[in-house]
Amino acid sequence: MTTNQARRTVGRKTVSELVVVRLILYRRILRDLAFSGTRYVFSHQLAVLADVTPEQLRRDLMNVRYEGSPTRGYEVVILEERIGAFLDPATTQSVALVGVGNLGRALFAYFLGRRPLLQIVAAFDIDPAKVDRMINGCPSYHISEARTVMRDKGINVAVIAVPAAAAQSVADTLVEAGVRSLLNFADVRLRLPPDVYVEHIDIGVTLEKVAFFARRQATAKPPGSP
Amino acid sequence: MTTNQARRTVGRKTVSELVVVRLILYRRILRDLAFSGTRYVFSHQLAVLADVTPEQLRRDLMNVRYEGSPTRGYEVVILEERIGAFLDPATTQSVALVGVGNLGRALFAYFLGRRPLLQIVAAFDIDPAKVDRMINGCPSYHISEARTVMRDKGINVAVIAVPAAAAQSVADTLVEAGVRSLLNFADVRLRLPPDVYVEHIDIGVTLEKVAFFARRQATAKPPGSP
DNA sequence: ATATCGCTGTGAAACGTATAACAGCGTTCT
DNA sequence: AGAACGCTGTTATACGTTTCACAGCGATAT
Repeated sequence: MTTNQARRTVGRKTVSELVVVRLILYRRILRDLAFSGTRYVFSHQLAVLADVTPEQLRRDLMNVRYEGSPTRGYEVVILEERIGAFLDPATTQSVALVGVGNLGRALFAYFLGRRPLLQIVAAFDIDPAKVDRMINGCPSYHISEARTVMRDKGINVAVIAVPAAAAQSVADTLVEAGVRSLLNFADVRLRLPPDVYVEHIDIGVTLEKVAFFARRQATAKPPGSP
Repeated sequence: MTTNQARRTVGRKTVSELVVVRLILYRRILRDLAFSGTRYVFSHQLAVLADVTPEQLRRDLMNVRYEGSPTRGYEVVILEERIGAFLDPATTQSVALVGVGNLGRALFAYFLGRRPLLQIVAAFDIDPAKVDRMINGCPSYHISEARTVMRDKGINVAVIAVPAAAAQSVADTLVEAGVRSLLNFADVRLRLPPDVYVEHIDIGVTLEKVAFFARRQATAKPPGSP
């Protein structure tokens, strides 16, 4: 969970999964800052917005080829652009969404004009009532058509939002259809070939965790935080 | 993200957040196993289902007061019960859900008879059309009534499923109304007093991460995995 | 009855990550 | 002009987590 993580090789160095996640987060914050007209930002300001320490932020930025000024800090739009150069694919990536329930529909919200390089281009389900229609401007198909559609549209990323009982079988189908990377919301740990990247968002477990920590002593924090 | 984590003191020892999460996961798997009639399970079997190494599983179980048999392994129902004794609160915990959009409605699905000790007892929104109704057997209120309802129902855990722009203000309101622990789905890092526990599920970032790792070399795995 | 087997529990080592500490350097102030 | 300041990039240290390795042991087989 902490070790055995996927890594990306850039130059000679390898970058941990946690760094990638934080870079994505920084980039989004920078985008918001740019939108609100901010020109420059210091590491400690950005760190507050991202809820990390300034040292960690600076360390993360070492992976991006851009140096800030000691007096002005980082130039917002340039840093954003630099992180993008590190993170973004050469071309737009197409995503498939499997399972058009409440959760599935909620996920469309995360794509409305947000990430132009990431597009949901196909939805799948088994319910005849939800198949062969348009959902948020995206065509829906029966899961049996997965293989054909994936190939035609060059999809290599998929999101699974189906009941737990169906998730493994759906995942197998997707991988067989050429998907290289999965985001799974079903509360089952998927068993897949090691060259397929899988990320689990286990809402049930997370909620139990939050409930568990509702009764606890204060988080150990460095001295000086009021 | 890895350090500065909340911990629980049991006896004299302190247990990390990651261990808690895995224990929750093990418990759910054990429940499924018990349901399917399995009596005994070995660490390596459970480890496969939870996608961890057997060593880590055994180490995690050291926190629970139960020892397995070298020949039979762990007795499923007893281990489940033992983990429950470690994790579960003395009394049922009440949860509030703020934001009754698609995501909010999807979250109700995670509570249907699943976790009897965790109940959504109130929903909140600002949309007049969604307020003062019953949603999945749960009453909905306007957010302005938060304080009163929280007190009356003894709620100390809340889930935030509102747009990013509203999240911080909603969180402040909730904390002021007595919430000790939050699960936040809005893609903003919340800034709250240190004694409030906050867990972020940032779907946008996670999806970008998955897309990022769609194009990468195989995960570094120990030798011998085919 | 004894030896063998395979699993558990756990101390010790390895690994990865975050924190602390500091050198370097524009800029500003005196 | 010179000194002082505050921020950055980076090296070194501390910390936490996972993996390795093995002693102990009940059950089974010989």
